[in-house]
Parts: sequence; C-alpha cells; structure tokens
Amino acid sequence: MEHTPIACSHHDHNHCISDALEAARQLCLGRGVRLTDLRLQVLELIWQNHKPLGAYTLMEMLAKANTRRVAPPTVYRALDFLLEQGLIHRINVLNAFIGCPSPTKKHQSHFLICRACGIAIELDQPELSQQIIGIAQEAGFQVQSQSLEVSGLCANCSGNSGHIGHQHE
Amino acid sequence: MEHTPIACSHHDHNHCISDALEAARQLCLGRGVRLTDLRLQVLELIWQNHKPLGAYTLMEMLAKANTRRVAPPTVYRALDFLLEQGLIHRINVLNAFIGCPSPTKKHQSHFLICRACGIAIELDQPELSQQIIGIAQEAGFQVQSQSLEVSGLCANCSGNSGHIGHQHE
DNA sequence: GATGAAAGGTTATAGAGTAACATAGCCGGA
DNA sequence: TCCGGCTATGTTACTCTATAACCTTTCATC
Repeated sequence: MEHTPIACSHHDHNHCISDALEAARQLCLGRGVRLTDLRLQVLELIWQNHKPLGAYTLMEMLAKANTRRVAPPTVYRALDFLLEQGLIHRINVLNAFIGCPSPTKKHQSHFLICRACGIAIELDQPELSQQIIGIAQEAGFQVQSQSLEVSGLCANCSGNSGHIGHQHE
Repeated sequence: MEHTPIACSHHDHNHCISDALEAARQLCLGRGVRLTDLRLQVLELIWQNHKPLGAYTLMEMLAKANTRRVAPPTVYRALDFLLEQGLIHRINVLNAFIGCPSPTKKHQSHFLICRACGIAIELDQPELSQQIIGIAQEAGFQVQSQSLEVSGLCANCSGNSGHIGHQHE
C-alpha cells in the first residue's frame, strides 16, 4: 500500500470498487444502455485505485488480463461510453481517466490532483459551480461544461493529514 | 475578420500585441532572462489573435515565416520558456497556448473557452482563486496551481453580446 | 581570441487519439 | 428458424502531441 496513498486513508477500497460497479450496472440498466464485459472491465480497472489511468496503461492492463493484444480504438470506445454515461471523468492535465463516485448526480468536473502520489480527489462543490456560472454570465458567456484541476500536495504527501475527517465514510 | 470573432469586439488588437510584446521585453529585462528572436517570434505569433494555438500550428507558421523547416523541439523549447516566465498559458482541454495579458501579476489560469469561435478569455478573479484554495485546505490539500477551463459559447456566438461592456478598454 | 553556458538544430521516437473498414454478437420480426 | 439490421468489437493505418539524446551555434565574459 505504501505506493498508493489515498486521501481517505484506511478506507476499504473494495467498497469503492464494488459500490461503483453496482451503481454502474443499475444506471445502465435504467437507461437501457449496455454495460458490456469490456466496458465493465475497463471501469473496474479504472477503479483499482484513486489515481487517474492513461488510455495506454489501460490498454496494457487489458492486454495482460485477456492475454492478447488490445488496440487503441478498443479502449477509447469503452472510455467514450463511460464518459458519456458520466461513469468516469477525464483529467485533462494528465491525459488520464478516473472513476466518478456519483455518476447519477449531474455535476461538474472539479479535482484536486496530488503531484507526489498521483491521487485525484473529486470535489463536491455545487456552490462553486454556480459561482463560476455566474462569473461567466457576467461576461455574456453561456457555460456548457467546467473543468477545474487543482494541482498540489494531498494531505498525506504534505504531512497535512488529520486536518479533517475522511471523505469516504 | 469574420473568421476571428473576439469577445471584446471592435478593439484594436494591434494594441494587445504591441502591449504584450513590450511588457514581455521589460519583464525579461528585469529578470535577466533572454527574450531571443525565436522566443519573441513565437510570442508574437501566439498573440496574433485571442484563440489558443497548437504547437504544430505554430511550427508551420514559423516554418513559413523563416522559409525553412522547424522541428518540434524548437517550438516546444520556446513555449517552455514563455510558460516559465508566465508570458503564456497552456489550455489543457485544447492542447494549445495563449498569451497572458498580465504576466507580471501572479495569478492562476482561469479561462472561458468558446466552442464555436475558439476564443479563450482569461478571467481575473482573485477571489475565486482564494475560494478554491480555501476549499482545498479544508481537505488538507496544499495548492500549487489551478487550471479552470470553462467551455461554452461566448457572447458573440451565443447572441448574448451587449450584455456587458468590452473587456479590453 | 579562449571558454563555458545557454540556446537552437537535427534525428529519432514515445505517447495520445482517430479514421476507415471488417467482423462478430445481439435482438426483433417474418 | 432464418433473415436483416443494429450495436459492439477487432484491425490496420495514420495523425497529432510531446520528448530524448546528441550536436552545433551563439553569446557573454575573461
């Protein structure tokens, strides 16, 4: 575990994974879209930890798991599907993808990204979203999507842990 | 001009350019760093309009202007320099670069990006920066840099112009 | 003019993403 | 059950973005 510190230390990450996968199944069922084996597999790999994964890393993991070559379009199509359904987010500054813990709730993409351990922590700040929309409107700008990517050091890596409680409890 | 609408319509963009270049010269002089011909040329090209330019577009422009081939490292080194000095920003969502109108003032990278015309409008919202830092601190996160990229339609493209005054006056 | 550091040139390659077309699996209806 | 059409995946090739490694030039200073 020492190389994958996560902001919410000591949490049972198996819960993160199983919850996320079950939520995804329900969500796709409800929407009448198909969460195929491949798509599920990609989602599961992305949820292995709280670090964003690149498409090519995913490709290698898929190739290893399936013991055959996997080409870029295969993984990108799965990623496109998961993005469309809001099951994952894209982290632009890293060219990488991470699982969304609340795919049913419409929200913007706001992340804290640790430069030391690579973890990405999704923020839940609807007021911030609203404020940004307001600022844009003052400039006559009509917002379609937001991407906030804050880089720095997470609580674990800056020795700043214990500051507040866990995020996943 | 019809293909390069800009948010602050009717402004004299030559002022933007000449001001930016003069500011860059002063800034580099003060810091004892060298604003070489190449770096100046790249900065000038980036300032041609208010749309972010990709590195390879810049390469072509440089090649044309200098009537010889220009290789990627050449332009990337100039871009790295300009980024380090805060003379330009990188727009992650577009893999592109745009001039910074206030390079002397320490600030974060906050942009409105129009999906229709491609313009990127830099926001000046220190309070928003502070608020984001505050949110991060509550999670024990130590902020090093921020990137806010808001995508949507600018005043011109959404037919929402006249809403407020110009930004550059 | 020598010299050392910084800047730029050159070649090759890594990393990220897409186009275009072929094949396979699935579902509904005759 | 077989057919037809749609969706998903496989395959090949390619574009776009970025960097590594090494060499040459430029420039400031002695």
